[in-house]
Amino acid sequence: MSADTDISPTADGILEAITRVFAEKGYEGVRVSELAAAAQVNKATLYYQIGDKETLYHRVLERLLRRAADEVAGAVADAGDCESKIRRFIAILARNTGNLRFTAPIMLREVAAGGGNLPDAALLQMSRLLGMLGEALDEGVAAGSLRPVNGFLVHMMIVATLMLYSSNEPIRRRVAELNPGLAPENLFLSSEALADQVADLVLSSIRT
Amino acid sequence: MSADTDISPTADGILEAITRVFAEKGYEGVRVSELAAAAQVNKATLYYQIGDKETLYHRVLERLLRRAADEVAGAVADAGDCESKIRRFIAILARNTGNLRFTAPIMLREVAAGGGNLPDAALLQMSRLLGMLGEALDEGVAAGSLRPVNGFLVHMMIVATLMLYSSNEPIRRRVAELNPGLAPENLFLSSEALADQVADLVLSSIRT
DNA sequence: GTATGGTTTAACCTTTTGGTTGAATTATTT
DNA sequence: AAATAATTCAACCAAAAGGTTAAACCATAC
Repeated sequence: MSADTDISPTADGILEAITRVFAEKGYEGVRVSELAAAAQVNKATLYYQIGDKETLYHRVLERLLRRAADEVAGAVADAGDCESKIRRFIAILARNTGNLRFTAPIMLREVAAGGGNLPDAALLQMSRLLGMLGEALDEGVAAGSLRPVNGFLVHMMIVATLMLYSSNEPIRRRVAELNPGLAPENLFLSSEALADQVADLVLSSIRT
Repeated sequence: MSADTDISPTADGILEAITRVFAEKGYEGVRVSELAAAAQVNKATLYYQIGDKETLYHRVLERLLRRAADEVAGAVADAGDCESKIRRFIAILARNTGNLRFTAPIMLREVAAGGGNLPDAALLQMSRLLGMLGEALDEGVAAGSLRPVNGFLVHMMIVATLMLYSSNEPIRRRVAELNPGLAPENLFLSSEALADQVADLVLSSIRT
Protein backbone atom coordinates (compact mmCIF):
# COMPACT_ATOMS: atom_id res chain seq x y z
CA MET A 1 0.00 0.00 0.00
CA SER A 2 2.47 2.56 1.23
CA ALA A 3 5.01 3.37 -1.43
CA ASP A 4 7.68 3.59 1.25
CA THR A 5 7.38 0.18 2.80
CA ASP A 6 8.10 -1.99 -0.20
CA ILE A 7 11.00 0.16 -1.25
CA SER A 8 14.58 -1.01 -1.10
CA PRO A 9 16.86 0.62 1.46
CA THR A 10 18.93 1.96 -1.41
CA ALA A 11 15.89 3.60 -2.90
CA ASP A 12 14.92 5.15 0.40
CA GLY A 13 18.44 6.45 0.92
CA ILE A 14 18.27 8.03 -2.50
CA LEU A 15 14.97 9.72 -1.70
CA GLU A 16 16.34 10.96 1.60
CA ALA A 17 19.37 12.45 -0.11
CA ILE A 18 17.69 14.06 -3.07
CA THR A 19 14.90 15.66 -1.06
CA ARG A 20 17.25 18.44 -0.01
CA VAL A 21 18.31 19.08 -3.60
CA PHE A 22 14.75 19.34 -4.88
CA ALA A 23 13.92 21.62 -1.95
CA GLU A 24 16.80 23.94 -2.69
CA LYS A 25 16.55 24.16 -6.45
CA GLY A 26 13.09 23.07 -7.45
CA TYR A 27 12.16 20.45 -10.00
CA GLU A 28 13.25 22.33 -13.10
CA GLY A 29 16.30 23.79 -11.42
CA VAL A 30 17.74 20.39 -10.57
CA ARG A 31 19.90 18.34 -12.94
CA VAL A 32 19.62 14.59 -12.73
CA SER A 33 23.37 14.44 -12.37
CA GLU A 34 23.11 16.60 -9.23
CA LEU A 35 20.62 14.17 -7.79
CA ALA A 36 22.98 11.29 -8.47
CA ALA A 37 25.86 13.17 -6.87
CA ALA A 38 23.78 14.03 -3.81
CA ALA A 39 22.79 10.39 -3.40
CA GLN A 40 26.40 9.33 -4.06
CA VAL A 41 25.20 7.00 -6.73
CA ASN A 42 25.52 6.69 -10.46
CA LYS A 43 22.90 8.42 -12.53
CA ALA A 44 21.71 5.14 -13.99
CA THR A 45 21.15 3.77 -10.50
CA LEU A 46 18.48 6.41 -9.97
CA TYR A 47 16.66 5.09 -13.00
CA TYR A 48 17.11 1.48 -11.99
CA GLN A 49 16.02 2.01 -8.39
CA ILE A 50 13.23 4.51 -8.80
CA GLY A 51 12.67 5.91 -12.25
CA ASP A 52 13.02 9.07 -14.26
CA LYS A 53 13.28 12.59 -12.89
CA GLU A 54 9.54 13.04 -12.59
CA THR A 55 9.08 9.79 -10.71
CA LEU A 56 11.90 10.72 -8.35
CA TYR A 57 10.15 13.98 -7.61
CA HIS A 58 6.78 12.38 -7.05
CA ARG A 59 8.25 9.89 -4.62
CA VAL A 60 9.99 12.67 -2.73
CA LEU A 61 6.74 14.60 -2.46
CA GLU A 62 4.73 11.65 -1.20
CA ARG A 63 7.35 10.70 1.35
CA LEU A 64 7.70 14.23 2.60
CA LEU A 65 4.02 14.93 3.05
CA ARG A 66 3.28 11.57 4.61
CA ARG A 67 5.97 12.17 7.20
CA ALA A 68 4.77 15.68 7.92
CA ALA A 69 1.20 14.53 8.39
CA ASP A 70 2.34 11.61 10.54
CA GLU A 71 4.33 13.90 12.80
CA VAL A 72 1.46 16.30 13.26
CA ALA A 73 -0.99 13.48 13.82
CA GLY A 74 1.24 12.03 16.51
CA ALA A 75 1.55 15.32 18.33
CA VAL A 76 -2.10 16.28 18.09
CA ALA A 77 -3.39 12.84 19.10
CA ASP A 78 -2.41 13.02 22.75
CA ALA A 79 -3.26 16.67 23.33
CA GLY A 80 -5.97 17.69 25.75
CA ASP A 81 -8.36 20.49 24.87
CA CYS A 82 -8.80 21.96 21.44
CA GLU A 83 -6.51 24.91 22.12
CA SER A 84 -3.57 22.70 22.92
CA LYS A 85 -4.35 20.62 19.85
CA ILE A 86 -4.17 23.73 17.72
CA ARG A 87 -1.00 24.84 19.47
CA ARG A 88 0.68 21.51 18.83
CA PHE A 89 -0.50 21.52 15.24
CA ILE A 90 1.21 24.86 14.81
CA ALA A 91 4.27 23.93 16.84
CA ILE A 92 5.07 20.89 14.71
CA LEU A 93 4.63 22.72 11.44
CA ALA A 94 6.75 25.61 12.73
CA ARG A 95 9.59 23.28 13.54
CA ASN A 96 12.03 23.55 10.76
CA THR A 97 14.11 20.47 11.30
CA GLY A 98 14.62 17.10 9.67
CA ASN A 99 12.51 16.27 6.70
CA LEU A 100 10.02 18.94 7.64
CA ARG A 101 12.63 21.46 6.75
CA PHE A 102 12.19 20.67 3.09
CA THR A 103 8.43 20.59 3.03
CA ALA A 104 7.91 24.32 2.90
CA PRO A 105 10.03 25.27 -0.13
CA ILE A 106 8.84 22.27 -2.09
CA MET A 107 5.20 23.00 -1.33
CA LEU A 108 5.58 26.69 -2.10
CA ARG A 109 6.88 25.83 -5.52
CA GLU A 110 4.16 23.28 -6.02
CA VAL A 111 1.50 25.83 -5.19
CA ALA A 112 3.11 28.34 -7.53
CA ALA A 113 3.08 25.72 -10.28
CA GLY A 114 -0.61 24.99 -9.74
CA GLY A 115 0.06 21.65 -8.12
CA GLY A 116 0.48 19.93 -11.45
CA ASN A 117 3.12 17.63 -9.99
CA LEU A 118 1.25 16.84 -6.80
CA PRO A 119 0.19 13.19 -6.86
CA ASP A 120 -3.12 12.30 -5.24
CA ALA A 121 -1.20 10.51 -2.50
CA ALA A 122 0.34 13.83 -1.54
CA LEU A 123 -2.99 15.64 -1.63
CA LEU A 124 -4.42 13.00 0.66
CA GLN A 125 -1.80 13.79 3.26
CA MET A 126 -2.63 17.47 2.99
CA SER A 127 -6.27 16.59 3.53
CA ARG A 128 -5.28 14.65 6.64
CA LEU A 129 -3.70 17.81 8.06
CA LEU A 130 -6.75 19.82 7.14
CA GLY A 131 -8.92 17.25 8.85
CA MET A 132 -6.94 17.35 12.09
CA LEU A 133 -7.26 21.10 12.41
CA GLY A 134 -10.91 20.96 11.41
CA GLU A 135 -11.65 18.49 14.18
CA ALA A 136 -9.94 20.65 16.77
CA LEU A 137 -11.90 23.68 15.61
CA ASP A 138 -15.20 21.80 15.65
CA GLU A 139 -14.45 20.54 19.13
CA GLY A 140 -13.83 24.08 20.31
CA VAL A 141 -17.04 25.30 18.76
CA ALA A 142 -18.98 22.46 20.34
CA ALA A 143 -17.42 23.26 23.72
CA GLY A 144 -18.30 26.92 23.26
CA SER A 145 -14.72 28.12 23.55
CA LEU A 146 -14.27 28.94 19.87
CA ARG A 147 -16.53 30.83 17.53
CA PRO A 148 -17.46 29.19 14.21
CA VAL A 149 -15.17 30.37 11.43
CA ASN A 150 -14.06 29.25 8.01
CA GLY A 151 -11.84 26.38 9.10
CA PHE A 152 -10.25 26.03 5.74
CA LEU A 153 -9.17 29.65 5.76
CA VAL A 154 -7.74 29.32 9.24
CA HIS A 155 -5.82 26.29 8.04
CA MET A 156 -4.52 28.21 5.06
CA MET A 157 -3.55 31.07 7.30
CA ILE A 158 -1.54 28.90 9.65
CA VAL A 159 0.15 26.83 6.98
CA ALA A 160 0.83 29.78 4.71
CA THR A 161 2.35 31.86 7.48
CA LEU A 162 4.57 29.07 8.73
CA MET A 163 5.70 27.95 5.30
CA LEU A 164 6.54 31.43 4.14
CA TYR A 165 8.23 32.33 7.38
CA SER A 166 10.38 29.21 7.45
CA SER A 167 11.50 29.73 3.90
CA ASN A 168 12.06 33.44 3.70
CA GLU A 169 14.80 33.77 6.28
CA PRO A 170 17.40 34.91 3.73
CA ILE A 171 15.00 37.52 2.41
CA ARG A 172 14.23 38.72 5.92
CA ARG A 173 17.91 39.17 6.51
CA ARG A 174 18.22 41.41 3.50
CA VAL A 175 15.08 43.34 4.40
CA ALA A 176 16.54 43.93 7.84
CA GLU A 177 19.74 45.24 6.31
CA LEU A 178 17.83 47.55 4.00
CA ASN A 179 15.62 48.83 6.83
CA PRO A 180 17.76 49.34 9.91
CA GLY A 181 14.73 50.74 11.70
CA LEU A 182 13.01 47.35 11.91
CA ALA A 183 13.27 45.61 15.26
CA PRO A 184 15.29 42.44 14.73
CA GLU A 185 13.51 40.66 17.58
CA ASN A 186 10.34 40.88 15.51
CA LEU A 187 11.97 39.63 12.33
CA PHE A 188 13.97 36.71 13.61
CA LEU A 189 12.00 34.30 15.72
CA SER A 190 13.05 30.89 16.93
CA SER A 191 10.67 28.22 15.73
CA GLU A 192 9.21 28.03 19.24
CA ALA A 193 8.62 31.77 19.41
CA LEU A 194 7.16 31.69 15.93
CA ALA A 195 4.78 28.92 16.91
CA ASP A 196 3.74 30.75 20.06
CA GLN A 197 3.13 34.06 18.35
CA VAL A 198 1.23 32.51 15.45
CA ALA A 199 -0.85 30.43 17.84
CA ASP A 200 -1.59 33.51 19.96
CA LEU A 201 -2.71 35.49 16.95
CA VAL A 202 -4.79 32.69 15.50
CA LEU A 203 -6.41 31.72 18.77
CA SER A 204 -7.27 35.27 19.74
CA SER A 205 -8.94 35.67 16.38
CA ILE A 206 -11.22 32.64 16.81
CA ARG A 207 -11.98 32.58 20.53
CA THR A 208 -15.51 33.42 21.57
CA MET B 1 16.28 56.25 -11.30
CA SER B 2 13.32 54.02 -12.07
CA ALA B 3 14.27 51.27 -14.45
CA ASP B 4 10.85 51.46 -16.06
CA THR B 5 10.76 55.05 -17.16
CA ASP B 6 13.72 55.04 -19.52
CA ILE B 7 12.67 51.84 -21.18
CA SER B 8 11.50 51.65 -24.76
CA PRO B 9 7.86 50.78 -25.43
CA THR B 10 9.05 47.62 -27.15
CA ALA B 11 10.96 46.59 -24.05
CA ASP B 12 7.99 47.30 -21.82
CA GLY B 13 5.72 45.30 -24.11
CA ILE B 14 8.14 42.42 -23.83
CA LEU B 15 8.18 42.61 -20.05
CA GLU B 16 4.39 42.74 -19.98
CA ALA B 17 4.14 39.65 -22.16
CA ILE B 18 6.77 37.52 -20.51
CA THR B 19 5.57 38.19 -16.96
CA ARG B 20 2.81 35.64 -17.40
CA VAL B 21 5.22 33.02 -18.67
CA PHE B 22 7.61 33.43 -15.75
CA ALA B 23 4.65 33.32 -13.37
CA GLU B 24 3.34 30.10 -14.83
CA LYS B 25 6.57 28.18 -15.25
CA GLY B 26 9.15 29.78 -13.01
CA TYR B 27 12.59 30.95 -14.00
CA GLU B 28 14.14 27.55 -14.56
CA GLY B 29 11.01 26.15 -16.15
CA VAL B 30 10.93 28.76 -18.87
CA ARG B 31 12.83 28.50 -22.15
CA VAL B 32 14.08 31.70 -23.71
CA SER B 33 12.36 30.67 -26.93
CA GLU B 34 9.03 30.57 -25.05
CA LEU B 35 9.62 34.08 -23.84
CA ALA B 36 10.29 35.22 -27.37
CA ALA B 37 7.16 33.50 -28.61
CA ALA B 38 5.05 35.04 -25.83
CA ALA B 39 6.36 38.50 -26.72
CA GLN B 40 5.89 37.73 -30.43
CA VAL B 41 9.45 38.69 -31.04
CA ASN B 42 12.63 37.03 -32.16
CA LYS B 43 14.83 35.57 -29.47
CA ALA B 44 17.65 37.93 -30.34
CA THR B 45 15.34 40.91 -29.87
CA LEU B 46 15.02 40.00 -26.22
CA TYR B 47 18.77 40.23 -25.89
CA TYR B 48 18.96 43.45 -27.86
CA GLN B 49 16.13 45.15 -25.99
CA ILE B 50 16.72 43.93 -22.47
CA GLY B 51 19.38 41.32 -21.94
CA ASP B 52 19.86 37.69 -21.09
CA LYS B 53 17.37 35.45 -19.33
CA GLU B 54 18.42 36.53 -15.87
CA THR B 55 18.12 40.22 -16.71
CA LEU B 56 14.69 39.64 -18.20
CA TYR B 57 13.61 37.99 -14.99
CA HIS B 58 15.00 40.73 -12.78
CA ARG B 59 13.22 43.38 -14.78
CA VAL B 60 9.97 41.49 -14.55
CA LEU B 61 10.34 41.19 -10.79
CA GLU B 62 11.08 44.87 -10.27
CA ARG B 63 8.23 45.97 -12.49
CA LEU B 64 5.79 43.63 -10.81
CA LEU B 65 6.62 44.58 -7.25
CA ARG B 66 6.74 48.29 -7.95
CA ARG B 67 3.27 48.13 -9.46
CA ALA B 68 1.91 46.11 -6.58
CA ALA B 69 3.34 48.49 -4.01
CA ASP B 70 2.06 51.48 -5.99
CA GLU B 71 -1.44 50.06 -6.13
CA VAL B 72 -1.54 49.38 -2.43
CA ALA B 73 -0.05 52.77 -1.61
CA GLY B 74 -2.73 54.46 -3.71
CA ALA B 75 -5.54 52.61 -1.99
CA VAL B 76 -4.22 53.00 1.54
CA ALA B 77 -3.36 56.69 1.16
CA ASP B 78 -6.92 57.99 1.11
CA ALA B 79 -8.35 55.66 3.75
CA GLY B 80 -9.66 56.98 7.03
CA ASP B 81 -8.95 55.14 10.23
CA CYS B 82 -6.37 52.43 10.65
CA GLU B 83 -8.88 49.61 10.31
CA SER B 84 -9.96 50.73 6.90
CA LYS B 85 -6.33 51.17 5.93
CA ILE B 86 -5.68 47.57 6.87
CA ARG B 87 -8.80 46.45 5.09
CA ARG B 88 -7.76 48.22 1.90
CA PHE B 89 -4.26 46.84 2.19
CA ILE B 90 -5.73 43.37 2.29
CA ALA B 91 -8.33 44.05 -0.36
CA ILE B 92 -5.79 45.15 -2.95
CA LEU B 93 -3.48 42.24 -2.32
CA ALA B 94 -6.41 39.83 -2.45
CA ARG B 95 -7.42 41.10 -5.86
CA ASN B 96 -6.11 38.64 -8.34
CA THR B 97 -6.32 40.65 -11.53
CA GLY B 98 -3.97 42.38 -13.91
CA ASN B 99 -0.30 42.32 -13.10
CA LEU B 100 -1.06 41.53 -9.49
CA ARG B 101 -2.20 38.15 -10.67
CA PHE B 102 1.36 37.15 -11.38
CA THR B 103 2.92 38.50 -8.24
CA ALA B 104 1.92 35.64 -5.99
CA PRO B 105 3.33 32.66 -7.92
CA ILE B 106 6.53 34.50 -8.74
CA MET B 107 7.07 35.57 -5.16
CA LEU B 108 6.28 32.11 -3.83
CA ARG B 109 8.98 30.67 -6.01
CA GLU B 110 11.37 33.40 -5.04
CA VAL B 111 10.82 32.70 -1.37
CA ALA B 112 11.30 29.00 -1.95
CA ALA B 113 14.56 29.74 -3.74
CA GLY B 114 15.80 31.88 -0.87
CA GLY B 115 15.34 35.12 -2.77
CA GLY B 116 18.60 34.67 -4.61
CA ASN B 117 17.12 36.32 -7.68
CA LEU B 118 15.41 39.18 -5.88
CA PRO B 119 17.16 42.43 -6.78
CA ASP B 120 17.40 45.08 -4.09
CA ALA B 121 14.96 47.20 -6.06
CA ALA B 122 12.36 44.49 -5.57
CA LEU B 123 13.11 44.15 -1.87
CA LEU B 124 12.66 47.86 -1.49
CA GLN B 125 9.13 47.61 -2.83
CA MET B 126 8.42 44.83 -0.37
CA SER B 127 9.70 47.07 2.38
CA ARG B 128 7.35 49.80 1.21
CA LEU B 129 4.43 47.41 1.68
CA LEU B 130 5.71 46.41 5.09
CA GLY B 131 6.00 50.06 6.03
CA MET B 132 2.44 50.87 5.01
CA LEU B 133 0.98 48.15 7.18
CA GLY B 134 3.32 49.05 10.02
CA GLU B 135 2.12 52.65 9.98
CA ALA B 136 -1.50 51.58 10.08
CA LEU B 137 -0.80 49.27 13.01
CA ASP B 138 1.13 51.95 14.90
CA GLU B 139 -1.68 54.39 14.30
CA GLY B 140 -4.16 51.92 15.74
CA VAL B 141 -1.99 51.30 18.78
CA ALA B 142 -1.57 55.03 19.34
CA ALA B 143 -5.34 55.50 19.07
CA GLY B 144 -5.88 52.68 21.54
CA SER B 145 -7.98 50.60 19.15
CA LEU B 146 -5.29 47.99 18.44
CA ARG B 147 -3.05 46.13 20.82
CA PRO B 148 0.69 46.12 20.17
CA VAL B 149 1.72 43.03 18.24
CA ASN B 150 4.58 41.84 16.09
CA GLY B 151 3.78 43.90 13.01
CA PHE B 152 6.13 41.97 10.83
CA LEU B 153 4.42 38.72 11.70
CA VAL B 154 1.01 40.20 11.00
CA HIS B 155 2.32 41.37 7.65
CA MET B 156 3.67 37.91 6.89
CA MET B 157 0.38 36.40 7.92
CA ILE B 158 -1.64 38.57 5.61
CA VAL B 159 0.65 38.33 2.64
CA ALA B 160 1.29 34.62 3.06
CA THR B 161 -2.38 33.80 3.33
CA LEU B 162 -3.35 35.86 0.33
CA MET B 163 -0.51 34.67 -1.86
CA LEU B 164 -1.06 31.04 -1.09
CA TYR B 165 -4.80 31.32 -1.47
CA SER B 166 -4.61 33.11 -4.81
CA SER B 167 -2.21 30.56 -6.19
CA ASN B 168 -3.56 27.30 -4.90
CA GLU B 169 -6.94 27.34 -6.55
CA PRO B 170 -6.21 24.27 -8.69
CA ILE B 171 -5.05 22.38 -5.64
CA ARG B 172 -8.15 23.41 -3.70
CA ARG B 173 -10.26 22.04 -6.50
CA ARG B 174 -8.59 18.68 -6.25
CA VAL B 175 -8.79 18.68 -2.46
CA ALA B 176 -12.50 19.39 -2.75
CA GLU B 177 -12.93 16.45 -5.11
CA LEU B 178 -11.02 14.15 -2.80
CA ASN B 179 -13.00 15.29 0.26
CA PRO B 180 -16.64 15.64 -0.72
CA GLY B 181 -17.45 16.48 2.91
CA LEU B 182 -15.77 19.88 2.72
CA ALA B 183 -18.11 22.82 2.32
CA PRO B 184 -17.36 24.40 -1.07
CA GLU B 185 -18.45 27.83 0.14
CA ASN B 186 -15.50 27.75 2.53
CA LEU B 187 -13.02 26.60 -0.09
CA PHE B 188 -13.88 28.87 -2.97
CA LEU B 189 -14.05 32.52 -2.08
CA SER B 190 -14.31 35.49 -4.39
CA SER B 191 -11.42 37.84 -3.91
CA GLU B 192 -13.76 40.23 -2.08
CA ALA B 193 -14.98 37.53 0.29
CA LEU B 194 -11.41 36.39 0.81
CA ALA B 195 -10.33 39.91 1.66
CA ASP B 196 -13.24 40.35 4.06
CA GLN B 197 -12.69 37.09 5.87
CA VAL B 198 -8.94 37.57 6.15
CA ALA B 199 -9.43 41.14 7.38
CA ASP B 200 -12.01 39.97 9.93
CA LEU B 201 -9.68 37.30 11.26
CA VAL B 202 -6.66 39.54 11.36
CA LEU B 203 -8.45 42.49 12.92
CA SER B 204 -10.17 40.42 15.57
CA SER B 205 -6.78 39.05 16.53
CA ILE B 206 -5.20 42.46 17.05
CA ARG B 207 -8.04 44.59 18.40
CA THR B 208 -7.82 45.66 22.02
C1' DG C 1 16.16 58.49 -53.88
C1' DT C 2 19.65 57.09 -50.99
C1' DA C 3 22.56 57.18 -46.95
C1' DT C 4 22.37 56.41 -42.01
C1' DG C 5 21.07 54.89 -37.66
C1' DG C 6 18.70 51.82 -34.90
C1' DT C 7 16.10 47.38 -34.87
C1' DT C 8 14.70 42.72 -36.07
C1' DT C 9 15.59 38.28 -37.75
C1' DA C 10 16.86 33.39 -39.49
C1' DA C 11 20.44 30.50 -39.07
C1' DC C 12 24.06 28.95 -36.43
C1' DC C 13 27.22 27.35 -32.49
C1' DT C 14 28.50 25.32 -28.06
C1' DT C 15 27.32 23.33 -24.00
C1' DT C 16 24.30 20.90 -21.28
C1' DT C 17 20.38 18.10 -20.66
C1' DG C 18 17.64 13.78 -19.51
C1' DG C 19 18.01 9.39 -20.63
C1' DT C 20 20.22 4.69 -22.29
C1' DT C 21 23.26 0.69 -22.65
C1' DG C 22 26.35 -3.14 -22.29
C1' DA C 23 29.94 -4.42 -19.53
C1' DA C 24 31.49 -5.05 -14.85
C1' DT C 25 30.58 -5.92 -10.11
C1' DT C 26 28.29 -7.77 -6.15
C1' DA C 27 25.01 -10.75 -3.84
C1' DT C 28 22.36 -15.08 -3.78
C1' DT C 29 21.33 -19.80 -4.70
C1' DT C 30 22.45 -24.41 -5.70
C1' DA D 1 32.67 -22.83 -6.17
C1' DA D 2 29.83 -22.37 -10.20
C1' DA D 3 25.89 -20.38 -11.94
C1' DT D 4 22.47 -17.12 -11.80
C1' DA D 5 20.25 -13.02 -10.63
C1' DA D 6 20.42 -8.31 -8.93
C1' DT D 7 22.74 -4.03 -8.95
C1' DT D 8 26.00 -0.45 -10.22
C1' DC D 9 28.61 2.13 -13.37
C1' DA D 10 31.43 4.64 -17.18
C1' DA D 11 30.71 5.92 -21.53
C1' DC D 12 27.58 7.34 -24.80
C1' DC D 13 23.63 9.77 -27.42
C1' DA D 14 20.09 12.65 -29.39
C1' DA D 15 17.65 16.58 -28.30
C1' DA D 16 17.30 20.91 -26.39
C1' DA D 17 19.25 24.72 -24.08
C1' DG D 18 21.07 29.70 -23.91
C1' DG D 19 23.39 32.70 -26.49
C1' DT D 20 25.61 34.95 -30.91
C1' DT D 21 25.98 36.86 -35.53
C1' DA D 22 25.80 38.66 -40.07
C1' DA D 23 22.51 39.90 -43.03
C1' DA D 24 18.05 42.10 -43.79
C1' DC D 25 14.78 45.58 -42.55
C1' DC D 26 12.82 50.04 -41.71
C1' DA D 27 12.37 54.66 -40.35
C1' DT D 28 14.10 59.22 -40.68
C1' DA D 29 17.22 62.92 -42.60
C1' DC D 30 19.34 64.87 -46.26
